[in-house]
Amino acid sequence: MQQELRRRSNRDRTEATRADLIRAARRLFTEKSYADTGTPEIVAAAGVTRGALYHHFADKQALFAAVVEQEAATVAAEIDRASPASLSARDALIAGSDAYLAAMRAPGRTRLLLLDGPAVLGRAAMDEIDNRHGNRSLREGLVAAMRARSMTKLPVEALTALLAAAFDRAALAIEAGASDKDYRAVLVALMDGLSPAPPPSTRRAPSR
Amino acid sequence: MQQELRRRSNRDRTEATRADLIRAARRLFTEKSYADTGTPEIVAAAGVTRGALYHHFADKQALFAAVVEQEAATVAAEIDRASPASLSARDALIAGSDAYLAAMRAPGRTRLLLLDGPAVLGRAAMDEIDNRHGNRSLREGLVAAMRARSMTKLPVEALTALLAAAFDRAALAIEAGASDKDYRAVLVALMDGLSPAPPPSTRRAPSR
DNA sequence: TTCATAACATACAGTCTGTATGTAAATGAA
DNA sequence: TTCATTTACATACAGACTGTATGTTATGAA
Repeated sequence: MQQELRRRSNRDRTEATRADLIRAARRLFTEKSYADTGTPEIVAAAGVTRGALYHHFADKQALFAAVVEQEAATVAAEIDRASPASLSARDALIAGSDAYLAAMRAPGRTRLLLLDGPAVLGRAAMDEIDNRHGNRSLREGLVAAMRARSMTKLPVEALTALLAAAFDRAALAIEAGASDKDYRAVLVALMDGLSPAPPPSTRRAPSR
Repeated sequence: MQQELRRRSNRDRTEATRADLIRAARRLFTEKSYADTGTPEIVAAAGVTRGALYHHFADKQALFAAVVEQEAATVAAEIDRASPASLSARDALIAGSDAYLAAMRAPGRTRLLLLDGPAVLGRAAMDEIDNRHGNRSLREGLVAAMRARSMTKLPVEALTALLAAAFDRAALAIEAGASDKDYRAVLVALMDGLSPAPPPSTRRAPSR
C-alpha cells in the first residue's frame, strides 16, 4: 500500500526531486525572470527545501542552466517534429524557421532562452547549448543547401550563428507585437539572398 | 582657495554627482557585470554614499539604464565619426558595420549592451535606446539603398532589427575569439544578397 | 535673515544566497 | 540481518545587498 512511498531508491528520489525543482523553476523563470525569482519561492513551489536544491545543484545558476538546457531541447524537438524529412534545401530551411518561430511563442520562452540565458550563463555557454540542440539542424540545413549549390559557400559557423541571431531577434520582435509577416518575409529574403542563382521566387520568372 | 568647493550651485552638484556615479558604474559594469556589481561598490568608486545614488536614481536599474544610454550614444558617435559622408549605399553600409564591430571591441561593451542590457531593461527598452542611437544610421542606410534600387524593398523596421541582430551576434562572436574575417564575409554576403542585381564582384576590402 | 527645498549621509528592515551542520533514509559489505 | 557508510535531504546561520526612512547640511527664494 505505502510500499512505493517507503523504500524508494536513491536514484528515483534524486530523479524525482531534480525534476520537481526544474519544473518549478521553469514555471517561475518563464512567468517572471531569473532575477525576480528567489530560491525560497522555487523550493516552495517544488515542495522541497533549499537544502534539497543545494544538494542537487551547485547554485541557483546551475539550476537555471538545467532549465535552459531542457527548454532548448524541447524547442529543438518541436522543430524536428514540425519539419518533414524530405523537402528541398530551401523549403526545409523555411519550414525550420517557421517551426522555430512557432515554438518560441510559448510564454516566457524568449526571455528564458534569449535574454536571461545569455546574460546569466554567458554567450559562450548558450552557444554550446544551442549547438547541441537547436542550431544543429540549422547548420545541417545550411550545409545541405551549400552542397546542393543552392547557396553560396560561406563560413558555416559564422553563417549559422548570424542566421540564428536573426531568428532569435525575430522571435523577440514578434512576441513584442511586431508583424510576424514582415519578419518572416525578411528572414526568407535573407536566406534567399544567399543563393547564387536568382531566388526561386513565385513571382519572378526564373531565367533558366 | 576653497571657494570653488564651497558654494557650488545645486545644478552643478547634481551634474557632477550623476556623472561620477555613471562613470564609476560604467567601469564596474563593464569590468564585471550588472549582477556582480553591488551599489556599495559603485558608490565607493564614485566617492559618494548610497544616499546620493538613491537620491539621483530611482534604483540600481535606473542607474544601469543611464549607463547603457550613454554607452549606446558613444558607440553611435564612434560609428558616425568613422563613416565618411558620401559613399555608395552599399559601401556606406559596409563601412558602418565595420565601424560598429570596431566600436564593440571596447572591453565589456558587448556584455553591457548586448547581454546585460536586454536582460535587465528588456528588449523593448533596448530597442527604444538602439533606435534613438545606433540603429538610426543603419535604418537610414537601408532606406537609402532601397531608394537607390540597390536593395529589394522589404519592411524597413524588420530588416533593420534583423541585420542589427546579426551585427550584435557578430560582435559577440568576434569578442569570443571567432574569426572576424568569417563574420565580416557573412555579413557582407547577407547584405549583398538583398540587392536585386547580382552583387558587385568587388575584391575584398581590408578589414579595418 | 528666514524658511523651504534640494542634496546628500546614516540607520534600518527585509530578503536573498551560499554554507555549515544535523538527521533520516538507503546502500553495500560482512 | 546487521551495521557502517554514504546519500538525500532539512534546519540554522553568516554575510551581503537592496530599497526606504530618517536625519543633516547646503542652496535658493523671499
